[in-house]
Amino acid sequence: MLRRVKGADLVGMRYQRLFDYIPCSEDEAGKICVVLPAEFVSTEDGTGIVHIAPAYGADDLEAGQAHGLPVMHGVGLDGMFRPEVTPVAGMFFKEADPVLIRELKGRGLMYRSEKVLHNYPFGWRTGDPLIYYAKEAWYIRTTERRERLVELNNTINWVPDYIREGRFGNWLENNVDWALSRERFWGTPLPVWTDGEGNYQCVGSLAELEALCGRELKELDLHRPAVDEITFEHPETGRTFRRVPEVIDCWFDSGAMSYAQWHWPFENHDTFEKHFPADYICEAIDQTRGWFYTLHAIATLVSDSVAYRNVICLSHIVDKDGRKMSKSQGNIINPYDVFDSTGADPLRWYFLARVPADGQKRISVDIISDVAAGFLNTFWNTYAFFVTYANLDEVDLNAQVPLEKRPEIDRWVLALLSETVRRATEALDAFDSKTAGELIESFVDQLSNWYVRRNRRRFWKSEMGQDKLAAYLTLYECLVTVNRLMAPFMPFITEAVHRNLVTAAMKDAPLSVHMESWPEPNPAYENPQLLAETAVVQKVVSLGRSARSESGHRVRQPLGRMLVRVPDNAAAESVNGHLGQILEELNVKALEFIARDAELVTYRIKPNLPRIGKRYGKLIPAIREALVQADGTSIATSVNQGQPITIQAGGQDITLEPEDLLVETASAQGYSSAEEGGFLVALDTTLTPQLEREGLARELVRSVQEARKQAGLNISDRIRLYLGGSQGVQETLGEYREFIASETLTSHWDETAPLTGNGGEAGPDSAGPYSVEHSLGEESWSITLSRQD
RNA sequence: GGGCCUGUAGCUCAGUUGGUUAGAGCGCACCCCUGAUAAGGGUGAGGUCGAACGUUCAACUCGUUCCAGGCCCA
Repeated sequence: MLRRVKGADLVGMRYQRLFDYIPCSEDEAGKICVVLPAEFVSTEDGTGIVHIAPAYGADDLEAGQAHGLPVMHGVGLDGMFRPEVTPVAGMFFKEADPVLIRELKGRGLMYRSEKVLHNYPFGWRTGDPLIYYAKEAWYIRTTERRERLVELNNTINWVPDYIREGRFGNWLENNVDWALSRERFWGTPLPVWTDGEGNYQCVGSLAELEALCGRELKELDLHRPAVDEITFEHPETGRTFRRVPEVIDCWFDSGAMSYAQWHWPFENHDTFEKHFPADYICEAIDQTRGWFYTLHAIATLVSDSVAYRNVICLSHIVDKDGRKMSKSQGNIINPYDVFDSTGADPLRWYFLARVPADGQKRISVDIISDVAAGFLNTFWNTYAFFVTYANLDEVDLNAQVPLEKRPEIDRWVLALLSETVRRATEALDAFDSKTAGELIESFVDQLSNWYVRRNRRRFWKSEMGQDKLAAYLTLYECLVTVNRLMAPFMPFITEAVHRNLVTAAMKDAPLSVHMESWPEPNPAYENPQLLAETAVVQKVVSLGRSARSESGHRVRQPLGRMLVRVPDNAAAESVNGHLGQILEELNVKALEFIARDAELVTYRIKPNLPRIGKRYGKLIPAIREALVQADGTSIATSVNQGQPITIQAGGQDITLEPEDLLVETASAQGYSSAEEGGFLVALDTTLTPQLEREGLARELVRSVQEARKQAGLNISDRIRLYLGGSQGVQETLGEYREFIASETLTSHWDETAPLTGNGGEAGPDSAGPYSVEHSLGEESWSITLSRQD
């Protein structure tokens, strides 16, 4: 080592040419073998000095062009060294390294040789190492319209929107001229003819070419090789023009789709005007440099217009571990396996409604099956419920029941339906199918688990009154409408439902759900207040279930009373207005509100941070602490009365308005209770003899129903029943005989047990009575029943 | 190497301008219901929000760096 220098000090220095097999002019010789600065060379590996070859790499070429370096070729287009490079003549370029290293060592020019791991391009099909080779090519000078490309892009609605400014916007701002030509056999021939002397003629149409060559070409296949046979002589110079050998980048064909699909500008002008620009295009993220770009570039250049107004940009499907799927990895999911096992509809629903469009989609058969087992199954069962009973009742679905004549729960579900239609349509208008899907799933859940579950008895009733008809019409409208909402997501199942529910039942109905118009919200149905009230009811019921679960009392056992605390007066009114529903859901006799200052409630006071956070800044921790220490009950009382409070924090008095505070209740002691979001529900679990008898009555009904099922009876069969047992059972029977009889379709009571009971032997075809014994706690009873024809 | 995106419960995903105890479905455990029954429902457990540092009274949220995965370039 002679001395250390900075790289910058080397810039401009000349060095001796290592190999001089390729001749160069005197002018060129004066420019080569000089140290140049460049940004693309890193000091991470090696010396920080690299030898560049402008003929073999874009960075090298760019640096070379910036400093006037010549493009000199030592390697031929076949990838082999040229004959003049004698030590490696005819050798594949990638195999020449050892020979060249040996050569340099032999001449004493090699300081050190070592291996460095780095990325290198390989052909994706054959795996052969590639070489970047500077060549002449045809370009479209897109850079001349770069600003217009950016401007027009800013008018496109991108979903997700960050692609417009980000990935796609960056790509346009860094636009380089479009390398148009390809040296292949297949492809659209580049329509340029040349005389080989630097004169070129671009031919714009078949007619133009016919005129030039004086031949009829309509029957000719205008691809290679036939098109290359077409030559013409220049009218003035008399030179023969032949087509250049290149074809056009096939991506140009893709981008020309807007025009080529209508054979514009040669015909179909009206059709083209009608369809251009496109409303919508959907492709994956990799197409920002592909189809999204080629369409945009050509439309900008040809029409000074966007090619599409809206674009949804998806991400790719990956495997369950988030890895790219590839055949060699074996982590591929065959879509046909999903079609065969789970179905195409759940697959579609998963992609449209369960994962965000711009997120990578992890997919496995189990994940798709979840759609079928969950949401779709709920929908199908609700549909099946309707079909089962509607067929039994032969309902006239063309009948009418005015909205105001329908019970509140019907108006509730129709309000929810209308809101769902409105919000799902808004989401889809914004190209957000996931939100639309979530709204639909939520509606189907409410329809099944609240509307149908709470209304089952209306469908069982034997007489077809207005109430029963209203139930049918309401459920029918919900199913038919939500089915239409679901149709674009799940075209097959919705079609089956539609044909059965609509095409078969309604005259003049469209044959297919896909021929229906899109549902519209019905302003007459909208009822935000009823929706809010029902949400409160569901909240209280949910907390009540939690409390009952904690209490250990089964739902069949009625309880005397429940205690409810609500956060505000509106919630109290909602509860009061729907007492029957709440009591029935929870099987409780009475509901009482807990007074706000009742002893069984303790309060926790917290600052309402979004309101006071910015106002008090660093005092917040002190305020928080002061509120913990303060008397919660008195603060709660002040808040309830709308009075401000004053506390000491950080050495000063701080006055807080009721809205600045959050009052939370702690659990009530001595009750089975649950609380959340200002609601508290407690159950009084004291059982009176009356409540116990009623619970037992329900237990008896249940055991008879079970016996009916075991005996193989149909749900509509009338029975002859003997029921007898212990003291409590007899007392209960005295009080609840009519109730039990009507619930179990008993048309004849046997006062004594028949002698012909045959235990569990009875089946659907058995004529004999069916007997069974039951016990619960201290009580026991026996049942014998038979079909009463 | 550069640009863009993603990372929240076992799994798939929500989580508004930073704000109070981070939610849902599935799965799991336990239970209920039995006239939607080869169904239906409830309750519960489960998370140091990829990691570290920083800004702030306060960070899943903002900033920087790093890690992992994806796409496009080089």
